[in-house]
Amino acid sequence: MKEMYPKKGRVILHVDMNSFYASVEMAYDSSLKGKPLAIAGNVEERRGIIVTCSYEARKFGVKTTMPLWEAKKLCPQLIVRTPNFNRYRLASKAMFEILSQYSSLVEPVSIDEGYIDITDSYELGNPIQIAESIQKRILEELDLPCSIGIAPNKFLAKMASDMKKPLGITILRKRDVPQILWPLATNEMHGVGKKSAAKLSTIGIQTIGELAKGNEIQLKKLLGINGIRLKERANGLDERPVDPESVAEFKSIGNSTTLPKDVANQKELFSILETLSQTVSIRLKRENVLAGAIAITIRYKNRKTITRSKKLANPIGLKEEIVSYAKELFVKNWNGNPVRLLGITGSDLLDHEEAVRQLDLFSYESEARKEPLFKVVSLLREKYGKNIIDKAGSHQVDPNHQIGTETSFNKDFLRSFNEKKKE
DNA sequence: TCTGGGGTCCTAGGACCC
DNA sequence: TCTGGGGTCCTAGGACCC
Repeated sequence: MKEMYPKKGRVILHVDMNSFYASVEMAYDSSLKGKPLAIAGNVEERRGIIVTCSYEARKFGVKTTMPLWEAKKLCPQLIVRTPNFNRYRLASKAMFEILSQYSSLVEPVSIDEGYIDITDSYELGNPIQIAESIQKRILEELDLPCSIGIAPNKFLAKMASDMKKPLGITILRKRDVPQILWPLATNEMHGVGKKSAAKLSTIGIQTIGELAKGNEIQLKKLLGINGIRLKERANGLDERPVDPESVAEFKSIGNSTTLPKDVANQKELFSILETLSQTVSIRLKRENVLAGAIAITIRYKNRKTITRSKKLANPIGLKEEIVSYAKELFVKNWNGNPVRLLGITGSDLLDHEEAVRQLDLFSYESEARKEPLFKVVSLLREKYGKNIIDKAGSHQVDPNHQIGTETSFNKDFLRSFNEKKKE
């Protein structure tokens, strides 16, 4: 397996858009340029937080995830806008379109960053020239700044793109790792958060250099398989290929909401579950998938959060189906205390056509053999609602369904993008 | 007066089967 | 009368990232 991927000589770029949402807003409205700008959800609610902010705002100490009221205290003249996800998706699409002109190996990681393998793109120039060209085009054509890391693998490219912002281009060679990466604290590493950094420090590891020389048995005990991986990365090793298909499909689709104030009234909570189910149903349909499992999330006043899930005998997608399982899980597991957040997630996603085929198999071959047909029908109706029979009989999906829900990521685009690549 | 919403991946324990 | 070892599936929770 390993031999399939080149062991050396790869050239990987990591392109990272700088304060993406804020930059897009500035591109749309140039009067915002040079000003402290923040993008925040729930602007009128007390629970709004900063999603992104401009570099001018950062000078005041404003940071991502900071509560809005705190940001305003630090920077009273802060301009606050709500997110326009359609704009961001469009800008993202345009950005990846540009990247795809430099290599067929483009792996989007999120709405605003991606990897490109330019090993075979030498006819377009050397790696620095290619990076400069990409950065220039994104800036001139889209009015958006980005930082680019150049390295022999994904991990180093990611670390490199982070080093100069905004509008930086940074090369990180393997031989530079001891000098550049090793002095940094472990939590500066992609993949090491607060918890892992704290655990590492209990065995005397504070820096990436110390991690690079760490004892593998100790690391494995402390962080599991991830401990071994992190040590490899700390040594500048990372064989993962740039995979254009890696994010083509969702593994789960969910919707959650923090309530404006805590709610202990079951009726009210039920109506929120209705809304969440509706959103999840619409998004499942948009992706043309059904959920084989449903989970709910309940966060209480004290931020204690539980998730409860259930595998389903047959995949579902309709709002009514989702809401009934969600309510069932909710009444079974709610302790009656005030609720701060509610969420519903569909997982074990199955392609719709595939799901229908399996349902056919189930109803005709398995059940029908055992039971008189009329009983099967009523059994299925009882279990899944009266629509189930129609659904099993026809393979219809509404192709005109248009959705404007605000997922942070444009998988539709990625799919068409990848299909185009194959041609 | 605190801490959103969208995800992915990994781990661990229990049930169950052979 | 007490009891191995492996494997898979399901569920819950945690860590991390953008």
